Amino acid sequence: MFKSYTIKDIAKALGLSTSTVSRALNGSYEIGAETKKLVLEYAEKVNYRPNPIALSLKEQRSRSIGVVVCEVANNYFSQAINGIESIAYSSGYHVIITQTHESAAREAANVQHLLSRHVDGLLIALSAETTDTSEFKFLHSKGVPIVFFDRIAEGIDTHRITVNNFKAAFEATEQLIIAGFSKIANISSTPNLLNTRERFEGYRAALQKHGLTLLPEFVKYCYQGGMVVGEVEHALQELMSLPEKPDAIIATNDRITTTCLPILKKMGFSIPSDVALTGFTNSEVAESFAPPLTVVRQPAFMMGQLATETLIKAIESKHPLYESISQQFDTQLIIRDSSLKS
Amino acid sequence: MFKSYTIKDIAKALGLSTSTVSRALNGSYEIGAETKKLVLEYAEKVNYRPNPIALSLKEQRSRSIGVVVCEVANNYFSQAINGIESIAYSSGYHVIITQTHESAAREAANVQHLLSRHVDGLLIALSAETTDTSEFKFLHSKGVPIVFFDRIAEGIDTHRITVNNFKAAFEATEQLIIAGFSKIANISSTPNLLNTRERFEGYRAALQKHGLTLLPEFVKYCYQGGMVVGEVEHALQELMSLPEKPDAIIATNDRITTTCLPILKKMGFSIPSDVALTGFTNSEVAESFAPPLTVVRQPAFMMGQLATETLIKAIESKHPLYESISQQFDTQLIIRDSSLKS
DNA sequence: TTGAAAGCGCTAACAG
DNA sequence: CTGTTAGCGCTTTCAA
Repeated sequence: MFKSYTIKDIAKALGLSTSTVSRALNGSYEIGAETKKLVLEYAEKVNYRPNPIALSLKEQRSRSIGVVVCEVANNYFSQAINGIESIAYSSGYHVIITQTHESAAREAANVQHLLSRHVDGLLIALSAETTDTSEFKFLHSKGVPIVFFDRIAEGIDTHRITVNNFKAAFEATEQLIIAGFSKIANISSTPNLLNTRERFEGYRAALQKHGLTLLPEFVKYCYQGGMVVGEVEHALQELMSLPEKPDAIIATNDRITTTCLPILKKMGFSIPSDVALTGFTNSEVAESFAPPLTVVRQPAFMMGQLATETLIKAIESKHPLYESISQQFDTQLIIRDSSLKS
Repeated sequence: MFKSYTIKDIAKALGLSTSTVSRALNGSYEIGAETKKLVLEYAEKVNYRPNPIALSLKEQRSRSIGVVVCEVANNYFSQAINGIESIAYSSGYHVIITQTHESAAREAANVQHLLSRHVDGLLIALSAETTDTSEFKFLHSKGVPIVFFDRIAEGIDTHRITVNNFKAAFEATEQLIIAGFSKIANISSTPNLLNTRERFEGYRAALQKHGLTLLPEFVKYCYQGGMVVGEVEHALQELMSLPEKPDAIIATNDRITTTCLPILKKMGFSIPSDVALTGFTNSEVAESFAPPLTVVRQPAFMMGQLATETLIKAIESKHPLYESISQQFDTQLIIRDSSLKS
């Protein structure tokens, strides 16, 4: 298919050597102005594009970055990828996206795949199933540039882009309390993930500040991060068949939040009169829900951008960046009817 | 960073030539069982991975496919990408995703970028702004494998994966009519896109079948595909300030549909009593809307899968596939409150 | 200022 | 059965 011009073609056409053409194209100083102009004009004419594969082989870099997320079809991640793509593109990098579907095995395979593709760096949000991060530790120690975002690998001193999860959950929980709810349940992704635990701590702290006791039966985990609807359904069933039902629920991840609402309604509860609901989600349409949903929104696009900037900086610095960059964004709590006493 | 083992390393370590190692690794028949075992074991031990960049250079193919869509953060496309990724991954291809943000210039740049990256084929859903498809025609004539999905380039005999847009819009419109609405407006993406026009024709045909006249002032286009909220807002404002307002609206693309609902509510209209709403969207949460939204849903995941299978088949067939494959899926009309007389 | 040659990792035609 | 060699496209010493 579609053979493009090579340096050799140009050299032949112009009766020069490939090295001369190469130098002309790269604006080397050791080149005659005459020759240079000749080459550039011809290259322009035939629409010459250097072969990035050959360049990669030569330079031992691929100008591509690998992205590992659970799913693209997720409000948070699709927005983050949008940010990643915007920066990568304008910096001349390609983005190779892989999905784990929350499987640790798939994650490991993806990382291997990307590495074997010689990506120059990795942008990772851990899968829900991941507990063993030794491979990442190993790669990091070998100097592979890695930036974690949203879902961080603990115990590794890498760059990390996150939000203030504690504060986010604290504020959301406190808002429920202030609105008059006192029996607040927490439904989360797996506690494997640091962000789940941090959000849980925020929840706990808000209860404590307001003198509410944390009931263990009010804390539910979805070990597959809400990818499987049945998991969320099960958690909600348990919660809502308690002798002492919660009067409010806080859901701490995107997928879980958007599935909680229809399930609760299907179970016959009305929101917020039977049970209030607040959730972490980047859904653009939470306002259109019945009832309009109170959400914790993360600056996904900016997080994707910053993660990528950080990664590219790490890739392009000749000397590995020994100090890791950690950047924490604030979230936005958007209060709507679902978390207000009706 | 992270130097991996090469064939040369293995050859040196084992005192063989690189070609012998290569043959052993590739299971060539002309190789001693002894040597082969030796090489394979050693390769296994040091976790040898062939360098795909070198392979690409050699084979003149990159084992990657380029995807061009308007935005990842779009229900339909993120689901389609999910399907694309699933097939590509299991066939050993990488997926490089680019976004046009509905700009024709950006689209052209992306295609160039992907081509210069020597992707083996292209999966494309046109941008809303695209009118000139001569570049695609050119590429196609040069034998570049291309599959269009959802948003097709007309006048090029390429593979295309679509839905039956006419039927989808016809059914959705007819449902509104049967439900008792008679002043039905149509709000679409740009008529540049074939699918917009086909959906419009379905709308028109349904009106005609039921003896309703099509009012030109009831047909609105969003030339940026609904990416800009103001555009949708403007269309709705014009529609709803007509002396004779529509009593129902059909929105024929994902982005437009999900923005119509909050805008209409903000304008003070209640749905469906003031105006009914039906829309094309793959949103997972349309059921949770207030009111639950009637939608036309496309089999996005399957479309992504089939588009990718088709593309890979085209890439891997030695002789170009002269007959183009066109596959048309049916959509699903999910009727909810938003399109029923209250 | 330009050219020849080597090398990035790999495969394959050609010898032996 | 195995080794030598050339070449994919490009950059970069080293010579001239």
